[in-house]
Amino acid sequence: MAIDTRERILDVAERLFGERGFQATSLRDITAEAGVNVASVNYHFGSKEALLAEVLERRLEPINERRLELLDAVEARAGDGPPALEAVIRAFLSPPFHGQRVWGDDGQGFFRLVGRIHGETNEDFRVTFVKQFDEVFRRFTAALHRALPHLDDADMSWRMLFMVGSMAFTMSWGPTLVARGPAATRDPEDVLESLVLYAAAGMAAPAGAPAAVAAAGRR
Amino acid sequence: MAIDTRERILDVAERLFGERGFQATSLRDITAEAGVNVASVNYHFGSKEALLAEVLERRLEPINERRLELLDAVEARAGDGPPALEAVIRAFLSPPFHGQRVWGDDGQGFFRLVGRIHGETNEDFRVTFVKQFDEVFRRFTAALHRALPHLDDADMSWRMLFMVGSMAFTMSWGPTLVARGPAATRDPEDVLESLVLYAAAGMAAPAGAPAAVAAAGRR
DNA sequence: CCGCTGTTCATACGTATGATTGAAACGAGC
DNA sequence: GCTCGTTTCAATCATACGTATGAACAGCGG
Repeated sequence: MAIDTRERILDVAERLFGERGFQATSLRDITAEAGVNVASVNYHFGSKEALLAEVLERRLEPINERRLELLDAVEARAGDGPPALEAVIRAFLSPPFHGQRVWGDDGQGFFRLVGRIHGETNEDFRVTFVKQFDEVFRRFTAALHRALPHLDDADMSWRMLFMVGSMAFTMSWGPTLVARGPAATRDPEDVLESLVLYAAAGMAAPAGAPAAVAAAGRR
Repeated sequence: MAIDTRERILDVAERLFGERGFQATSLRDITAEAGVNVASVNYHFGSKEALLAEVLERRLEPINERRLELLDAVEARAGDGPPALEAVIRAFLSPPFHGQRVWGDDGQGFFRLVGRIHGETNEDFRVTFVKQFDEVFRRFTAALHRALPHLDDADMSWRMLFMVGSMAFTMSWGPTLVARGPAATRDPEDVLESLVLYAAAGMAAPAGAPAAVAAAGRR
């Protein structure tokens, strides 16, 4: 019956992990919904954790690849000068948003999962998970340093954490926010642009002791 | 033996929930470490979920109370004019950071838990959880609207989500970041200030289609 | 010293979990 | 149409979980 059991499992797992979380989703939930046998998960993936790793990698790899491509382009365009801040940030933030059709509804399994993943799983898993981002973080840190020479290492680390936090949280709670009222409904592209704007402004904020920050942007 | 079983359970639960997550922590883990009987959780709290609710409420209530106090002060100072953006944001972000001694080490149980909570637990719980913030969100949304009249409702909703995301993510991953290298080590107060600066700049970013954002802030 | 009340205890219950097994079904290549 | 490696299946395993139960215990007013 199954066209491809492996793929079916991955698809359902992605959605259920995203909807209910990793721990709260049993292999039986997944296999039942996928119409396959319980044993097939362990046959194809080895363990539940390995399944999660595969679910993540399947999406994350092309995303991180795309991030680096976009960053390459931005840096090439910049030549020897500092790259454009907003462009660098967009290169980082936009890939996960693509392929994302509409907020609310379904189809956002992976989207929510990424938001969740930071909170679940044990420390060991987090370590392996972070490894996937090593190169991406290195490259983007360097690029941001060139774009924002007034930030020291500590500032940069924290601000990148802030940025990733906004992104992850948006992925996780965006659907909930959208569902709560039509006031916030937006096209994913708009949300992305909003996030890019926000992050760029935050990144570019003056460093060190908070003096008066410009009260409000105009326009 | 127990000085106060209830309190001991709450303390241990807070730490373990924060370290391992809610689902991954069994009542037996908690009661064993607290040196009490398994049954005492159900006796004192009724269920595991109710225990989590109590753990959260114990810290959240004073935090949200403090947020409103601080906001009152900021608004009083502003009189009829718009409140100072940075002050409003600090009123929102600072309370959870207080009582937080140092990054890394332990003692950050609740801190990490708050970061995690958004990913775990089922939808029902999330609803009850969000309820605790109703008034806080209403008040702060209104204040931010006055401080940033150029933002419409949708922009404001998303940007607040971004801000909360940075905060939650910082709580959850801050300790990990600090542990990874001394480069980012910082006093919690410094991290808070950094976050306030970042959020204020992001909030104040121009609305709508992203034109060129100021390339870099000066020091 | 009783009996009451609030608490703690050891222990058990029923269920659900991730994993494993060994046999059956499948399918491409000869 | 037989063969053999791959995949699927029902059934089973040991374990861990949240919760429930009823007995023991401690403190205390009477």
